[in-house]
Amino acid sequence: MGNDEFLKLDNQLCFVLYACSRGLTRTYRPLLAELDITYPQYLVMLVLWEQDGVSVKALGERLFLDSGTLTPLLKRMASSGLITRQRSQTDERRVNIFLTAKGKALKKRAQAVPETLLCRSGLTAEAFLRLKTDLESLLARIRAFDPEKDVCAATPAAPSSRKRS
Amino acid sequence: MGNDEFLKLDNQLCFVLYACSRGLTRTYRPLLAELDITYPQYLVMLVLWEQDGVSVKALGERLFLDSGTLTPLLKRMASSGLITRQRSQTDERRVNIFLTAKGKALKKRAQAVPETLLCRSGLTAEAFLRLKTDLESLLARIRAFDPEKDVCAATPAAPSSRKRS
DNA sequence: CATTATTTAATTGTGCACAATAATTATTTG
DNA sequence: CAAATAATTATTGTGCACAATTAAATAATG
Repeated sequence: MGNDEFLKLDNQLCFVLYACSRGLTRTYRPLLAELDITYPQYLVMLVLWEQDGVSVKALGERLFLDSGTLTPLLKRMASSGLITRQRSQTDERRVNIFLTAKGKALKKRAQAVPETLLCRSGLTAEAFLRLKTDLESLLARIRAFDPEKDVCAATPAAPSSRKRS
Repeated sequence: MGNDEFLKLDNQLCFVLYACSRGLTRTYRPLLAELDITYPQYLVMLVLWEQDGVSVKALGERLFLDSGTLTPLLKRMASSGLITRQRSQTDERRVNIFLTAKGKALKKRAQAVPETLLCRSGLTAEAFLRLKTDLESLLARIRAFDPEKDVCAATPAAPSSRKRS
């Protein structure tokens, strides 16, 4: 087989995933613009609507984001009046995030967003669930990947040089 | 009303997609770092390895990216010696992108990347294909979405007690 | 108790994404 | 042809992502 097949754009799962993710975010954008939030900010609100007062750490673990992303994002959300950032009294390393009245009130206006998105995706309930389940299993696998136990190494013992190009 | 279910993070398809996309990019990162490229730069290389000399416009249509993203990205790739950017002689609006010798040579070193990724994803060939097909169909739908012909109630104009379907 | 190690956020720097606008060239039309 | 229109790339500004580092507070240890 022409090994080149593996290097063709249309054969890349990751590219479809990347394109889909950006495409869906673009579909959200006009809806979220009416709420004056971005998609990552919407994700933060989803977490807070479930559980108010979480720490930056917990938020990061839930959304797979680190403080380099969250700290400035949360500052923007604080300055737009949706949340407050409060240094914990019992552990001064922690910063807990609380919804303001405005942030709580936004939940009502967001109610229609998920259903509108589902409709625009054109997915049936079955297709939605199958895709979500398949992606969850993929996500679990790649997150569990351990370089120490790598069976897939093309080059032996890649010493994880964290240098950025 | 259990409408809250729709606003739970774990029920969001888009979030899994977003997390998967970032997770896969992270899986690519150490491999691509050895080639001194990022994931979006890798995508550009995939296109160029298939068809050298494409315009910025064509590249954007293929990758769903605009000049605001591509222009600086291509400049970085030019300055790292992988490509050249040449203003077209026949149409001076166009800028065509050509691989350098270094850029062409990189293809050989990239051969192992797709298979390593497939291995690390832990997907069988069947699961890979099914997921890719499902995502392609979703991508086609959301890209075809036309606000003019929107059937999905975005604005809560009428309470619309949805009795059927 | 003092020292060391760990945890948690914030900071810094690079590289995308993308909307909005501008600038240049090509095409169409009166 | 001249003027209007369209196509193509570049620029500007905002907002993520994320690696690497720093700083502060807490926990663990001798």
